[in-house]
Amino acid sequence: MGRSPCCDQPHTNKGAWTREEDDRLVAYIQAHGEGCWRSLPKAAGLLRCGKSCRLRWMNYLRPDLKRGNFTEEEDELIVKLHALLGNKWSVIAARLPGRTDNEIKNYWNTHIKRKLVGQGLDPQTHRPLVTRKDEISSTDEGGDLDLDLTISLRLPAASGNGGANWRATWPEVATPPPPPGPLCAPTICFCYHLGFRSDQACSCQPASSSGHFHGYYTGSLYKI
DNA sequence: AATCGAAACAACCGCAGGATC
DNA sequence: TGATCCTGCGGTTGTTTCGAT
Repeated sequence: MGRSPCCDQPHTNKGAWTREEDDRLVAYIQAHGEGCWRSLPKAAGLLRCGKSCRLRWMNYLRPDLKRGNFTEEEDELIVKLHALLGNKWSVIAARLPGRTDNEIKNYWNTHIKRKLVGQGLDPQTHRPLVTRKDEISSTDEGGDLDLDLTISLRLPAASGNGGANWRATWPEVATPPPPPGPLCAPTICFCYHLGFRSDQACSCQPASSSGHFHGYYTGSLYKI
């Protein structure tokens, strides 16, 4: 594409931000708002690339950031969301007010990962860690347990079902293809599993007389 | 007090994808 | 329609802090 790397400009500062740079960035954004990161450094009188300014603002200077240790509830929520979404840190961060994707990613790598390993769980798959020996004996016995967590997204119904704002809430979610067929397995409400009350995050309902449930997560409909 | 290793955190880099021309 | 611009994301690295020795 021939894009010019924004951070290779001469006379561009790198590394830790100074107090003065922070002040300049905050003052500029308070006066003009976020947006157009490319031109912001020059306009704000900063010798930084736009990318660096954005990162600094998003991860450190934003006034709505919650500093300090993660609570036990946040900890559990991150684990559950990671089990569902994988390394989608920005999506996970969107569910934790005041936390940034970078912060959660760091926290995951330094704390939670180790914690899960300590509990005998694979931090990527959230399945129990198995030794080579276990794996072989399990296969030999034909005990092929597949615990793959597969999530498919479906558009909520045109009205009701709590899905009216799903696009606004989950803009990063692409419009899923139409479902291949009727639900084929009993499903559970994932929101409930995450600890949300129904009025907080979902309005799950039985999808059909078959008793299957669609899980709404803040408006998005999951077949679980 | 000095040194070293581990942990924690901030920042950078490369890439993908949407927007625009 | 393709080229380019710009933003945002996830992985990774560099630096700082902290505790043990």
